[in-house]
Amino acid sequence: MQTDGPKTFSAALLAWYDVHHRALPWRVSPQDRAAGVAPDPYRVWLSEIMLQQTTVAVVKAYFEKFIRRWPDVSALAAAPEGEVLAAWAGLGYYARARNLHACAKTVSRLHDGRFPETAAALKALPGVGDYTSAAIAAIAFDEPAPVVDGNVERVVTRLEAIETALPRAKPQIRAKTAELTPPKRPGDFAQAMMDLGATICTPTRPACAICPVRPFCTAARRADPERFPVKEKKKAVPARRGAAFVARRGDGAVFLRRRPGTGMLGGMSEPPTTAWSAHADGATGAAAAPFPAAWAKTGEIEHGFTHFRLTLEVWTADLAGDPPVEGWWSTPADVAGEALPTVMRKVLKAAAGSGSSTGHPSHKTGNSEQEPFHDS
DNA sequence: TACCCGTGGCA
DNA sequence: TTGCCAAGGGT
Repeated sequence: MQTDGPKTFSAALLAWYDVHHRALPWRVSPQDRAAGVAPDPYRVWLSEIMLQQTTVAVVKAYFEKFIRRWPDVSALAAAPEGEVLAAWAGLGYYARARNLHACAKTVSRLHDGRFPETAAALKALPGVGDYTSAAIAAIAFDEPAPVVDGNVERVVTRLEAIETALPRAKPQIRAKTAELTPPKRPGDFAQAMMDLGATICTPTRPACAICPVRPFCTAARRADPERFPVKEKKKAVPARRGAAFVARRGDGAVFLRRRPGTGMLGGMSEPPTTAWSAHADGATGAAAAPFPAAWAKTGEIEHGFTHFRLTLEVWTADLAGDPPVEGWWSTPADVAGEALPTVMRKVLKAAAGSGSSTGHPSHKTGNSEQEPFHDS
C-alpha cells in the first residue's frame, strides 16, 4: 500500500509549490518567506500591474528596468508621466502605465508612501481591480483573499468541471477559490495556483500525469480537461485603415507629436497620422497629410490590436524647416527613448531608408535626401 | 453588460 | 494564416 497524499487541496498544492515554484524577480521564495522575509509591496504591485494580460517572459526585463530607475513608489510618483510612458513603451495597454503613475502619486501623497494593506482598500487605487487587489493583499499582506486570474479560472473550472461559460462562471469560480484558499500562506497559495496553471494545468495538453492535485480534479477523472474552461465565442475583429506621415530632417530626425492623453495609445508619441477609418475608402493619401510637403508613399504596415486590425499607409517627406503643427524633432539617437508604441515603431521602420520609394523595409543607405526640400 | 484597450508567441 | 492566449481594469 502506498502512503496517503495530503488530505486537503491546499496542502497538496503548497507541498508541490515548495519544490517546484518558479523563481521570478519580484517573488520571495516560499523558503525565504517562511524564514521571515517580507515581500516589498511596491515590487508586488509593480509586477502585478505589468503582468495584467502580459506574459512573464516579457515582463521580466521591464520590471528590472523600472526597479533600477524607480526603486520605490515615491521615486516613481516624482517622475514625469512622459518618462513613465516612454519606459512602458512596447508593453501595451498604455492606460496601465497612466494608472500606474496615478496610483504611485496617490500612495505617495495620501498614504505617505505605504500601500493600503487590505484588498478592499487596495481596490480603490487606479489600475487595481478584483484580481490585483486580492493578489497584493494575499502576497504582500497575508490576507486570504480569493485571487482569480486566467490561470485560476482554468484550474478551478477543471477541478469542478464547470460547464457554465466564462465570464458568466466568474462568481462560481471566485466562490470556489475562496473556499480553497487556506488561512495560512494565502500568498504562496495564490502564486502556487498560478504556477500550476502556467506549467501543469496548461490550456492545451495539460500534464495531468504529474499534477499534484489530480486526486481532487473532476475533469482529470473524466479525462477531458481541455474542454475547460468553456468560453463564449469571440466576435471577428474588423479592419481599419489610415495613413501615417513621417517627416524627416536633413540630420535624419523624424517629426513626432503626442497623442491625446486618453483613449487609444493615450499619451504616447507618433508621427502624425490620420484618423483610422473603418471604411476601406477612408481619408488616406497625401491630401490627408497634416501639412503640405512632397509626400511620397513608401510602404504599408499592418498591426493587430485587440479589437481591430489596422493597415497604415506610410508616407514620407524630407523637410527643410519646421512643420506648422505642434510636435518635435526626434534625432536618431533620441528615437529609442521616445514613448513610441510598437505600431508606430513599425511605421518608422517602414519609412527608414525609403529614399527610393519602394516601400520595402531595407537598411539605411544614407542617400535618403533625393526628394526636393519643400515647404515649412 | 458589453465594449474598449497592445503586444508577442504559438498551434 | 488565423485564432487563441497571457498574473485584467475602466467605463
